[in-house]
Amino acid sequence: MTSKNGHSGERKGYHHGNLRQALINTALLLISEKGAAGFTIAEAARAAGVSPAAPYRHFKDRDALLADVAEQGLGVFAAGLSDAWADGQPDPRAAFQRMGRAYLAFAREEPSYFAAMFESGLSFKSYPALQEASDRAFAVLRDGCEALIATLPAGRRPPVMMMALHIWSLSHGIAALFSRGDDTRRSIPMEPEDLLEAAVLIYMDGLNS
Amino acid sequence: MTSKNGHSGERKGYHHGNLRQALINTALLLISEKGAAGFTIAEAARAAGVSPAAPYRHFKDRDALLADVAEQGLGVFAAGLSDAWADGQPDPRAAFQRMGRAYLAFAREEPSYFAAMFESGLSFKSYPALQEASDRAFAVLRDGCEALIATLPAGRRPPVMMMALHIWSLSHGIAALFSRGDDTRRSIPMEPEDLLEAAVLIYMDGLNS
DNA sequence: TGTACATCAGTGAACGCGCGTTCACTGATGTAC
DNA sequence: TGTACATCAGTGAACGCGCGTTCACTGATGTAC
Repeated sequence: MTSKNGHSGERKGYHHGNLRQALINTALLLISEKGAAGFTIAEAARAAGVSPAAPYRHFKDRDALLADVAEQGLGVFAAGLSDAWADGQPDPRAAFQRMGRAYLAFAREEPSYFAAMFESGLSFKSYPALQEASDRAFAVLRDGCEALIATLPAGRRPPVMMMALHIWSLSHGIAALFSRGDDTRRSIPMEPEDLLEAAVLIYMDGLNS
Repeated sequence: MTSKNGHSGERKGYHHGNLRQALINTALLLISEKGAAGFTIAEAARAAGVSPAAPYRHFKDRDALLADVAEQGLGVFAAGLSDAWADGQPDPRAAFQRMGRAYLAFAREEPSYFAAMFESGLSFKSYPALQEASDRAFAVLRDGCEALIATLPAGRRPPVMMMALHIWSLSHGIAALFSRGDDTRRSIPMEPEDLLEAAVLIYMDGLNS
């Protein structure tokens, strides 16, 4: 688990200093150990070295904490995609491929975030901030598609939204089925990255034909 | 929830008659009401009108029950795909499209099965029967791809495994993100079925170019 | 610079609750003869 | 056809446990003057 701050476990005194983030980090650990289902506020509090009542200063309930984990995960995810895209340098196709790899890398390296974001059963209606964070991540992918489409001959440009949803679905399917970094990954006789790259190449050829 | 047998709730006397299946049906209901996380053996027993100890005659623990739900779901899923494929009649392309729609329909109409199968965190290592059931479902899709590939000109035939994994990933991504029949579905400005069909057409064009 | 005060972010004890699981048991069913 | 017996599939009471949540509280921190 990557540590986002320097004091996950330490206590300085009566006040924790950064309990909110420490609880989120602890939740990630617990999720990676026993799945999103087997995570409780009480255990998170214990692991953070704090009384069972303390988390309620920061989160309304278990789902609210989980939603914050998911929201933060979506932020990390969007940043990862954005870094990989790197403004489309040196050229949109190379950058686009990097972004695809970043999607799969996220599922592999941050399975707890991934589960909280996509498989925890939190609804967008109850947590609108999740919807917004999800939209921001999608926008990165969408912008990449837009730049890539601009390189196509004028008569062969698909609607941006359609292409973005296609690429998202494809990446997400591969990530969720074959690239996730936990025990529920299905094994296949090739690298997920190669599988995705081949699919995108074929898809782009299809647009061009 | 579709009722697979005629006596989900009824009791005939001291012996239930079909408690095993009744518990599975109850689990599906509970999952659809509160997500895969919020399902307990005790509540399933209560809903089935049976003492809390009774389920232990049929299932080792909660995960074993959930694994049976997932396994049965994979069977229903495979049958749905197989029915839609219908031996490739009247022609492979039409049949293949039906199969894609069947994938999305399953996610929409059986969200509890879907969650148990793909998002419950059960590992294939612990439940090898799940792996086998999953393989059987995949084989249906794979056979469809094989028949479709046979209609392509000799020089343009992709490896079956690769194409099957591409189609699976694409279908699964769309199903999981946009077609699932619960609150965690993301809304998009088009029908998931149309999105999938367009993607497959573009992909097939890409193979042919 | 010091002091009073408000606010923040914890404590720790307590509670009710439902879950998982075990136990000796018992009613119902099937079968050998 | 009847009877004895084995087995199956339930009961229901009990237990220990950990969770969620509340409560009055208190130590630490920030700020107005």
